[in-house]
Amino acid sequence: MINVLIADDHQMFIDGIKALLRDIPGVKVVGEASNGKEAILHCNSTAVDVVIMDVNMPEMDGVEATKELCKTNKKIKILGLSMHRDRHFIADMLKSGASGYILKNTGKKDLVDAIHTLHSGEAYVSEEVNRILLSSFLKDSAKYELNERLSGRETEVLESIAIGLTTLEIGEKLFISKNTVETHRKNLLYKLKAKNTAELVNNAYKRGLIN
Amino acid sequence: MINVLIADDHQMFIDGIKALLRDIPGVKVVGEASNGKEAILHCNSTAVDVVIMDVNMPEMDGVEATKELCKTNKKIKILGLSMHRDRHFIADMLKSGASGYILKNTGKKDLVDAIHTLHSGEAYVSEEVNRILLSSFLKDSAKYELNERLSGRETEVLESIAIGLTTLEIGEKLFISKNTVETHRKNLLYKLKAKNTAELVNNAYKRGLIN
DNA sequence: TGACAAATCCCTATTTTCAGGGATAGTGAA
DNA sequence: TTCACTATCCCTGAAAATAGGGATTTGTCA
Repeated sequence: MINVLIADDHQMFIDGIKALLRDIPGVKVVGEASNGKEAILHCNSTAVDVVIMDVNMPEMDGVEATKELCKTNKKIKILGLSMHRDRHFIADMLKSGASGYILKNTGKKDLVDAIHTLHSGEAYVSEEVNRILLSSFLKDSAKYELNERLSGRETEVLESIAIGLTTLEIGEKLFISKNTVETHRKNLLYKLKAKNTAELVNNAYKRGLIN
Repeated sequence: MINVLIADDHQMFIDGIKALLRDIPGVKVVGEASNGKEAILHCNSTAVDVVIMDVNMPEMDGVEATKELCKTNKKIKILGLSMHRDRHFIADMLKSGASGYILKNTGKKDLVDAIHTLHSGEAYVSEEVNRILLSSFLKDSAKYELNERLSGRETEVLESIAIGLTTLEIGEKLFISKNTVETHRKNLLYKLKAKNTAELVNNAYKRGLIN
């Protein structure tokens, strides 16, 4: 029997998946969580084999929760799950220790396959995820991948930009000079491949850097 | 027997809801659709009593599909569904002819209640949706409601802004002068209560005006 | 028909962003 | 001990956005 935990911030999705998995012999949903913290708590108190982990969640997101779980509990397998076909989500989850990844636009069969494959010790990604990863590797390698990740300060600046603060205001807020903010801005534009502020915020959303 | 059609662009969500409703006596899922157009086609060829309609879908969204369905088929009841607790979605769907609305963060019970209530001819909104509508009515009335809704042209401009086009480029793209785009921009800033472009894109995302 | 909303166009002046250079100091890894 | 990365600071000039006015046309709906 494979014990499964579902972590997603939409109760209806959890209820749906629970109903869906009830028909699958050998699979049992033993718990649910609406954010990363709850998922970790559950895994520490209950025996869980596979966690179906949504990437975007409040409180603590799927990436952080995956890191934490893989550190403390080596046996638990984590299956990443998201709506967006963004390679950064996928890469982050897999690098954090997830053994599989599927998209919400794939169907029941993929989910069931993934659970079984993960439990057998192998990795699983759905076809479309595989294509995304492949084209990502062909385009630019790990070197760039690291470059694209934002530093803590850059994230702070990005969030400030999104709520409508100007460069000067951000400088005042973060106790740094206008010039420094400008540099961060330039680096953000470069890293998120944006031409201007509008595209920057747009791309940040698409990559899940802002909620 | 209540014949239900599910329209959502995430197959896994559809599969989940299908599994969930299989246990409910008197309810039968007779079809599924991944966008508004498919939903309409289905309703024209199959006998459908209740449509579970996601608001955000590609091709044709839930609001448009609802308008269309209510025009051609008066007997079909539509249950709006979305992730975001944004009153504009709710208002749009209900004004377009939907008889109910629930959020994806509510559970199985609400969904089943809603289907039964709608089929009996009554309207249904989940508790949280009710709160949102109430506080919306208390704050500002229908007058403002209309003002805040974007016109078709404004939506086009908004989308162009989000992909990083400048005012001049948008003008060229839409075959209108720079000045006109500037006016649309101003109105967008006012309607979405944003101070600048960054906040504009941010707020547009929060309201689900961009995907 | 007359009010109203939407879509179009125009202007000036100020503020902000963007592109393009450049520089220093600390930290941690190879 | 370099090398890479982060964070900080600086400058200029051009481009773009924003605030503040104003105006006309078209279509809809009461």
